[in-house]
Amino acid sequence: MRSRDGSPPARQRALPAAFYDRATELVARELLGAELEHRTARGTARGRIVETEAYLGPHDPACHAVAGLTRRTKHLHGPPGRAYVYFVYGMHWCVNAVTLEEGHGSAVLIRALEPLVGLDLMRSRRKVERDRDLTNGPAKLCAALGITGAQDGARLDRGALRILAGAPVPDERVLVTPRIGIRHAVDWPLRFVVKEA
DNA sequence: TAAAGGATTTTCT
DNA sequence: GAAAATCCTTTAC
Repeated sequence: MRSRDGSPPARQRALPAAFYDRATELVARELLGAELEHRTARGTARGRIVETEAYLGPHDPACHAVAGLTRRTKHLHGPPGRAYVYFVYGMHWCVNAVTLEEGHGSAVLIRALEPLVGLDLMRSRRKVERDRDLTNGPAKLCAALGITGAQDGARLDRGALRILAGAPVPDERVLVTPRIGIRHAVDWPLRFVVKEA
């Protein structure tokens, strides 16, 4: 399906870099409903973003920017709209979308997707019994989409790893809570989840 | 259904 | 040398 001028339909267009140059909590909220897509030689995999977490910068005790500018956090401090992909617990990758101006060190962690495209490819990358377990965690979705450190620093508005605009999620469908699963917990409402239908 | 513990290696102190 | 923005399995109730 294409519009008259030949451009792709709006809901398949990549979000522009300017989308990410705003308050990190707002970007985290508005990324719900957008679609994360990774195109590789093995094919395309895409999912709808249904859970995010905001990491605000060096003043946020749980944000990797507290370490300052290091080799690991180089792209976290990069310009808005880049991927920050990091390795944790000796075996897992997690992907973030960098927010705000270069040097700030803030980002949104993508915590969960609803699988949309490339289900067979996801199943081949993750051996799970139920499809609902393919992408319901930040490291699971990276495995399902084939995201690794090779994508660290990639532009999200063009290229193989992109975030596409999707159907907006109304407020009544969004649950807002503090972040989970981290050592330096704070009470701030920085986690955004699309409630199940 | 929930809680606990192990896997495994990069990163920074 | 310690901790880590996790996942999976096992164990307990």
